[in-house]
Amino acid sequence: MENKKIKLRFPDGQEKEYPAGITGDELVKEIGARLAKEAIAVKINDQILELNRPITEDGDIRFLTFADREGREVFWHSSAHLMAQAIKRIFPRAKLGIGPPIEDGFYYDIELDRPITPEDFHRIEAEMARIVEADYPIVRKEWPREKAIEFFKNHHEDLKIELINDFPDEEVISAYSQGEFTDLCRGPHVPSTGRLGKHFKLLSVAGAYWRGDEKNKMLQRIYGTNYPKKKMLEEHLHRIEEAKKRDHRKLGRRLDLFSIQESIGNGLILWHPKGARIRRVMEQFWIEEHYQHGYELVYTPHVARLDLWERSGHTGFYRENMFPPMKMEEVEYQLKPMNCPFHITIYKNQLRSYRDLPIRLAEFGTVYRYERSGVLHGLMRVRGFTQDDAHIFCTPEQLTDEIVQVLDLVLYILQTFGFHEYDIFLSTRPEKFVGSLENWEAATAALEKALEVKQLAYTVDPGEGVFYGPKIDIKIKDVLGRSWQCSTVQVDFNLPERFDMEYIGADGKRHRPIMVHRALFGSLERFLGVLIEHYAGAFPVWLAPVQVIVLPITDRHHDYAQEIHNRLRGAGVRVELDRRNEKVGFKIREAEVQKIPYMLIVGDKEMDSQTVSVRHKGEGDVGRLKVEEFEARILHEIQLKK
RNA sequence: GCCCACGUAGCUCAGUCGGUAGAGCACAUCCUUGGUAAGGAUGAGGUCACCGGUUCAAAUCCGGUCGUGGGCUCCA
Repeated sequence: MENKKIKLRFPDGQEKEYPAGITGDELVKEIGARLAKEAIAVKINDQILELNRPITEDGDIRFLTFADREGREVFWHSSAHLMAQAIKRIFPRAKLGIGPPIEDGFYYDIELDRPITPEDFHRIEAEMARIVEADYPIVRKEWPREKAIEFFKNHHEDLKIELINDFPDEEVISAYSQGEFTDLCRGPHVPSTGRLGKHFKLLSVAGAYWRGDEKNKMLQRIYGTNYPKKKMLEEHLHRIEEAKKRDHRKLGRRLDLFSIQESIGNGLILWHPKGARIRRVMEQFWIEEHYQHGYELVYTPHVARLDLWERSGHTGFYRENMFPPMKMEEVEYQLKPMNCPFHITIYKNQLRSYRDLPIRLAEFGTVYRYERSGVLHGLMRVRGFTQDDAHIFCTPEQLTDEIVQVLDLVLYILQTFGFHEYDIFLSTRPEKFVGSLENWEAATAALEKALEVKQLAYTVDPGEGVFYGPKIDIKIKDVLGRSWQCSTVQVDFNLPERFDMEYIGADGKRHRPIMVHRALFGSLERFLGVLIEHYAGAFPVWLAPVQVIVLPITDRHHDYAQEIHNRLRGAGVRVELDRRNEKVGFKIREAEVQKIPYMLIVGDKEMDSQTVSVRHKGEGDVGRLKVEEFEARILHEIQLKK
């Protein structure tokens, strides 16, 4: 073994020979001090190893740092252990669940007879700092199952034993020790606790079901994060602050866009005039585009007889999401959770020919769904919301092309609203499904084909489709890089079947159409919520609820200000006039706080020259313009949807 | 629904050990007519979320209900 050599290939293509059993640490030190300092783990072929583990095989080698996603995962995973060790020191009774890395940090689930509160965080953090200071080596152990079980039994780690018992027989059981602390873990980890540095912070504590199952007991999940550099931690905390500042619930109140009130009911939205303005602009734009793209708009009621929902299958598979039915004159009615049965019924109202297809029916359909109280969240998750819903009924041959057209429309609309980055998912057949395998395959192929035609990169989400068909979900990314599920395109061959939908084909025979459900905004409530956070409430001119505010300097300028106001309003601009008895500085401040894009200041000079002094939000004074010049300028911006 | 925390004026928040409430902003009235992010004075505004309990006495302690927040599960 000692004389054996291994051949390693580095990312730059260089190959070198080393004695077998050399550790990552030894190797990286040869490469350079800087990389040695930053290295977190080493990746050989597809396996990630600790830096102190001997390397025994040939292959591609790469050192992982915090810049690599996998490197961060190791770093945060070790940080979770660090926190667990500190918690065990302070609360020896605590039992450990699992503690994985997540998107930007880590958590650990623990069972403890006393709630952990944010006040405990400082104590835990201080203990973590001591453990880092001690720089314990992190040592991997591989144990036979019995030994592992015995060890965790002795340490009263019942949850760990439960995990071990569920491991497949052939699984190698490994544990990692640092100082007095040992945790069941697959690894890998950083070589010692000192490598984790001191730029960590515990962020929050929340309940979480053991193994994610609500039938199990609830554990306490403590979230934290850790960065190799102080500046990175600060940036992360700053991002959290920034997100708080953009919170649509706060901005919604401050800008008087909407409210949710106890007296109305939770999860139900009141759109105030300014929020309604934005929503109306969205709707008008959407309606125009849909007529342009061959859709027909319809209106359908908010309730329907329960029978309809029985036929559609909703009372079976969707009941737990529906409001309870109500009875009137011996007939039961149901508040609608979806719009599809109505659109189908319109389709079925006459015999359709293949020549009529595709038929595209669209509607702002307001639906009501029962959501458990704990999941409600501002505009993002509500009980009554309006979908920009449409159903396309087409022949199998038309399917791909219809989906391509939907994708075109989705991307165009999202881009218009300022979203240029997306994550696209193709969700395939779930375990519980209806319909034939051929149908599923054909539908999935049509979705794939459409994505190929559009050259869109996507991720397959296996088994995440709806029970009636596969779907494409488009998640938009906002300015802070957070992603939001809005648009969805779903193929459905279940409902056409259930409703016995037909069209007469060229062969004179009856055929079954395919149905596509699609929503671009998804829900107007959620989309507007995302929009508020994306723009931090400072909407572009075309969307701003108030586009212009006229600010007269004294009373004697009121008539002139009124004239400008009337003129702009006549031209279709959303304009307000601030006639209050306040200094102009005060009025400007208020307009800035309200995030109004344009302020027109009018005093003697403007009155004499028939001009306005234009101040743009954020930019400050941009000089004087003739009234007609300003009007042309803002109308142009609105037209360009800027 | 579950775990934890929270609920005081329209908004943001003080309120110590249990002794029936306070600020700033907003609002109203008056003064001020001021040129690019807060002029001044005065005033009004509260069943301390709701229901019950303990107590001579509850915003404060206890229980329940409703709501909100952070999560879990689920989702547009």
